[in-house]
Amino acid sequence: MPTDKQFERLEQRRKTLQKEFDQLRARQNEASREIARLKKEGKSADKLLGEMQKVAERIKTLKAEQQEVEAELNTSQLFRPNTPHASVPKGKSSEDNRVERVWGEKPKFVFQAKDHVALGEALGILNFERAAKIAGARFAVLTGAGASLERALINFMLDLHTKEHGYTEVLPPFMVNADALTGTGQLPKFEGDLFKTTDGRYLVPTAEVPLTNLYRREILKEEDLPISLTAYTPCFRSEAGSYGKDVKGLIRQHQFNKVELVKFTTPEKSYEALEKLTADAEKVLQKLGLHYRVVTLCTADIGFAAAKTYDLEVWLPGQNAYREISSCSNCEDFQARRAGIRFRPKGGGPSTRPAGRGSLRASKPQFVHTLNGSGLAVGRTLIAILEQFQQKDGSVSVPKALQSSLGISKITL
RNA sequence: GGAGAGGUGGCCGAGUGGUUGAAGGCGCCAGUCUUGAAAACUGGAGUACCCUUACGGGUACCGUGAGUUCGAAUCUCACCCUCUCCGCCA
Repeated sequence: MPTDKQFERLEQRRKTLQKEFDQLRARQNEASREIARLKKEGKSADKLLGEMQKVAERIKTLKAEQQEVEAELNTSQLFRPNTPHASVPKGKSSEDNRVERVWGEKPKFVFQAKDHVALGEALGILNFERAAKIAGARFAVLTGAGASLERALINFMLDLHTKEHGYTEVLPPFMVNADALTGTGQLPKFEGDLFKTTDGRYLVPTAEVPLTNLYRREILKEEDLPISLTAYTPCFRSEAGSYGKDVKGLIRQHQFNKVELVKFTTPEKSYEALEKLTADAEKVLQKLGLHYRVVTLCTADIGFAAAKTYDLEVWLPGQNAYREISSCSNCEDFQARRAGIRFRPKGGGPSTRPAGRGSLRASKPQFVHTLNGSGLAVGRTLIAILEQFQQKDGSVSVPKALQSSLGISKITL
């Protein structure tokens, strides 16, 4: 990967090449007109033609060089991670993440708390062996109340975000092309984390990819911002390199359900929007009555595309630990640059050229800021419900918010 | 899977290898007129990069990429996408 200095040098080289290229093309365009004129007048253009042949050759080599430099510049850009925001704590590991707040309390059990695997298997709503039989490791089968609960959670989250938080529901394709994944930052660096189809497409690792890329190569109107979208999709991850990590249970699967939140804002409003988006995700946990905490990821733990990330960590009694259930990030213009998502500032924005007589010039397009967050990871929400709401007899009480849609108040044998 | 048609500016739509960034229409913006509005008229209006303090100038872009040519929206090839018909299918 090139250093800043190498990058500078490449950029300088690109400019030099373009300067010569542009000059020669100007000369060529001029000569072309001249040749056309001479021919029309019935005069010979042989001399010019001869000269231009050489110019054409030079232009060809220049173009090739230019493309080479641009390709180099381009890839070096694509592998460069986002720069963390000033408020992001510096750190060496997830130990250095900063706890922002805690909601609710750890449930106290007068009995030995079980984990969701024991609970779910005993209740007959979770099965990993049969999943392995039909798909392999890191898959699960939900049955009966387990399947209904998963479905109820999806609906609950979507309803909350659309009806109370103002998001527009989207149902995107579950497969995307390489351009989309490059736009959000999964490609080219993290190809190994993805499932690729035989025709060169990829299964979505998160709805962030199709949602954010909805406006790829578009110039939006400032009046239309902010845009808030939510979508349910399954998410597919190869989990390469996570061998031996979270091998048991629903925590880490090749396929899981998630309701995602995505926002497009102006640069001025994006940090405000991050707080709001995070609060929207938290609201799901609050309504369900699940104890959790919010942490700010430190520089060591933050993702490739994010400038700042809040993780929501739900309490899992079965693991005696807080585990990530949502990750809410402001990517600033990182993804917008890659995906070419811009907006045209209304009125007083900086203009390309001065206003002509009697008419206002449109202001120059700027990159939007993009945000995304889980609202929430459905499978992990199900884990939290099983573990936090387990009863001594092995049954699980259903959160009030889900009782009417699920039609039961308790999951029993 | 088979057969065919097509991809041009915000939209519709013309386009002969040579002032075509691209006719015309619609829409849009500003102005004139009007008490106001409409109509009419006049003017403006794409994106990116490079040079310039600025004024301004240059280059590229007609689905994408390559080729032919002094010169390509226009010719050739490959790919992508859209549409129609047939077959198959939830």
